[in-house]
Amino acid sequence: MAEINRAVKGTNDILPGESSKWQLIERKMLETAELYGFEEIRVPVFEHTEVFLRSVGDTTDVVQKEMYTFDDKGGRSITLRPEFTAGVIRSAIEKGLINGPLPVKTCYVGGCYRYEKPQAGRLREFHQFGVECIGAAAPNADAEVIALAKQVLTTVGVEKISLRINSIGCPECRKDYVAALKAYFSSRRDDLCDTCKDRLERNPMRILDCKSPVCHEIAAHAPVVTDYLCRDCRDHFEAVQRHLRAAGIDFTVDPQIVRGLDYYTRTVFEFVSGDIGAQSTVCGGGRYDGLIGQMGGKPTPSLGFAMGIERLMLLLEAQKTELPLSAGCDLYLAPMGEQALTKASELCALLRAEGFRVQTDLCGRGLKAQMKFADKIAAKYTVVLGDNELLNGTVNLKNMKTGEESVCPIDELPQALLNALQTAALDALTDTVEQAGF
RNA sequence: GUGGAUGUAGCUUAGUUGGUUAAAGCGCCAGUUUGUGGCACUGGAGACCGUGGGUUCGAGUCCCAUCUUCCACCCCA
Repeated sequence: MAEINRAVKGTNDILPGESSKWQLIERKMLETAELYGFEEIRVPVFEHTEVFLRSVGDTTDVVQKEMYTFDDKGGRSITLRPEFTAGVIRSAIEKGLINGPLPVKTCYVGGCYRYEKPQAGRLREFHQFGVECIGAAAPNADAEVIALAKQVLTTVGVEKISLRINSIGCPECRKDYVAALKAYFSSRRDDLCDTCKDRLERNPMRILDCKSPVCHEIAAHAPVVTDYLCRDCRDHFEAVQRHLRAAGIDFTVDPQIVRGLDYYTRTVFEFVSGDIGAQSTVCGGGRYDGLIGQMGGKPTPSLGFAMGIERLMLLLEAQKTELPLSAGCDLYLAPMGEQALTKASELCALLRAEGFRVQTDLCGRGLKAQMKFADKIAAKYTVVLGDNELLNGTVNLKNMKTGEESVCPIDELPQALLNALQTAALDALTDTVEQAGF
């Protein structure tokens, strides 16, 4: 197929039939975040490349080989955001949010861009929902952010998901741990895979994450981070767990979790599902106490998480969670003839101004075809508008589910439609109540 | 970036050892006497068989390349 009508590799269209699902889910996410006091922030899709180098870390895979970077016409090096935290923090520093009342609680939804090889649950343009809690050092902040992630997942309809947490310590205690790790892995250096030999020098903690069976086996017996935490970090981690239990949140401590972005400190966590293939992490996050200082702001302990919306959709699909398919239509107006068509325009304008979802014929179809169409778009009611109706000044309001029709004067159509919709909604409600066996 | 699989109408697929105008179901459009959908019946539109080369008298069918999608590695949401 010609390039002109082919989407770019790794990108996806969200079509009219499915966009309502996205709207619903995004709305629920934002509403849930609101319960915890998080307010939406909207940051640019692109930033100066430096923003990501300094935050995500220039040794990470994300910046080393996955960024969409280009020079703009002014010679600036620009990068499409591979994640949100960097941009949100840049904004918080630049706009002085970190100088205002803390914590700043903010959340976001939008597209991210990474040049990766596409796979199930991994796209080049993908969407994230996430939150940042800026300027909160206390351990109950960690628990609150995790609780929010969990609540978002459940309100959106996720049934089976597990939470794993870990602490990777502060720069101080991590020094000791990394030294111990290096010593351990060096002793088994020859058995490690090639990439892990590399990692041994640059970032030995990542070896813990390696999926190769041999490395995995070696890592299983490696020194455990949590044994190397300093007093403060250990107290913090224990307090986080205490608060999670108090909030009734199940979790397992997994010392193997290491996040791939450099800015994390202390608490890291992920929500993982076994039902969506290899890309199983639906939500990941943690604390980044050093990041704001690193980016030139006043040192401000903070944390957050990000959720992959496509992966969430995959999960809901795997669970067969039902979501609304389309916007819906309250009334379909079927005009016959020129005069009726004009009258239909008048009525549509009137009804839509009242807030009804109204559609009419735009294709010049015959009556039968119009009724078929009304059925296809699942219109709740239809009204035929022909010479008779124009003459009498009355129409038949037809309930498409029951087939019942009721006469009403054209002038009273808005009121009649409102009544009909209300009784229909009430009937539907009693039906479900009866089915539920009450 | 590495490995494996895939690619025929909008969708799901059939297409025998390469042989004349590439099938079907669903969907779409239009009809089946008077102005009414869901069922049934009839008809119609719609595919340069992913793309580009090659082998051959002849290729959807064989070979090569390339792209896409999918699966795993890797990485991460």
